[in-house]
Amino acid sequence: MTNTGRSPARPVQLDEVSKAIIEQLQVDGRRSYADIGKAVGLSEAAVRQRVQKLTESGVMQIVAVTDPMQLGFTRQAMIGVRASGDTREVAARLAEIPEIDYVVLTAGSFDVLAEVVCEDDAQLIALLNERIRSIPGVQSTESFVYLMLQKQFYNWGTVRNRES
Amino acid sequence: MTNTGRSPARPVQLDEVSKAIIEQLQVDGRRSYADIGKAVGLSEAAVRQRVQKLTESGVMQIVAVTDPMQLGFTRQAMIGVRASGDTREVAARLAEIPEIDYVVLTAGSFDVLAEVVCEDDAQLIALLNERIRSIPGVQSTESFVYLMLQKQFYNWGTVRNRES
DNA sequence: AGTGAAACGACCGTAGA
DNA sequence: TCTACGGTCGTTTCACT
Repeated sequence: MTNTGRSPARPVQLDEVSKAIIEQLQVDGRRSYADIGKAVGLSEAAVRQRVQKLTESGVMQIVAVTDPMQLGFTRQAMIGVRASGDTREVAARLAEIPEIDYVVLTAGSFDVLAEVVCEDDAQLIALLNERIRSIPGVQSTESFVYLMLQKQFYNWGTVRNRES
Repeated sequence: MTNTGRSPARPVQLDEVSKAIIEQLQVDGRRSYADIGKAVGLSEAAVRQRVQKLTESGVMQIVAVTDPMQLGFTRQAMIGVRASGDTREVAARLAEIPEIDYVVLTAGSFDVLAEVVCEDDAQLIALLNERIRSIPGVQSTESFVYLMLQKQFYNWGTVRNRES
């Protein structure tokens, strides 16, 4: 459910062809293997094998991503959380909240960072007061409301249902 | 290149079937339209039409996402930036840095938040000193180094080549 | 790890409810 | 906006390099 246990140990070394395949799929995840093959100079079967390995090994995933703005979630913010006790517990509790789509434990003046996606200010305020500050161990929060998204690229963790 | 101009105006209202289709594609972006149709109770052509509309309207995108950890990017951090002058300029400069995959202008005690993905501490330190703090207008930065990612779900902005 | 060929299944356009 | 259907193209399997 959450994304503990991200294994690397030794990083995967990709050749230029695999990188090119990933770049193609970053533009269009449904592009046919045959088309990709033409672009990178490989047969369709070879592309398919590489894509399968990349996805099975967990290096890459092909998924649908949605635009919160277009779906009416007009208020986004990063919440810095200062917590006492086991910060992993606090992070786990934050991860249970559906309006929160990103939770990370950090070293620095915050213990946890969480990104919230809300429909309006009222929802954001209610979320902060009723469901975030009430979590045991949460000492204080600081909000950074998003004004304008400048750049976003997708790495990944758990890419799954966001039951809102 | 960057993601200015994200138009909503009026949010798209999705019915339950379209939501179900998106959920299917969030698990596997290459699932066949026929399979999705069986799961949501629609014909292959109907699913195809809906997916086309969702992608053309920009509500949804099907793309490949990669795991930075498995690719050897073991140091990630959120950088809070305090800036003077036009913070959009600073954000634009930050967005040009390939190791930075996320830039957002915020209201709060930071003017800009940027997420960096690095191979090691040395790269992170060099990045901060040589390329972030040297940007005109940057007054101070504060780093929150990631210890453990707890939850991550994909919304989207620009999903494009990350030339590293 | 790669290619090529044949069988199969998915995708696309169009017609019609 | 949906279903139905046929042509085309992509995918799969397998034998081979």
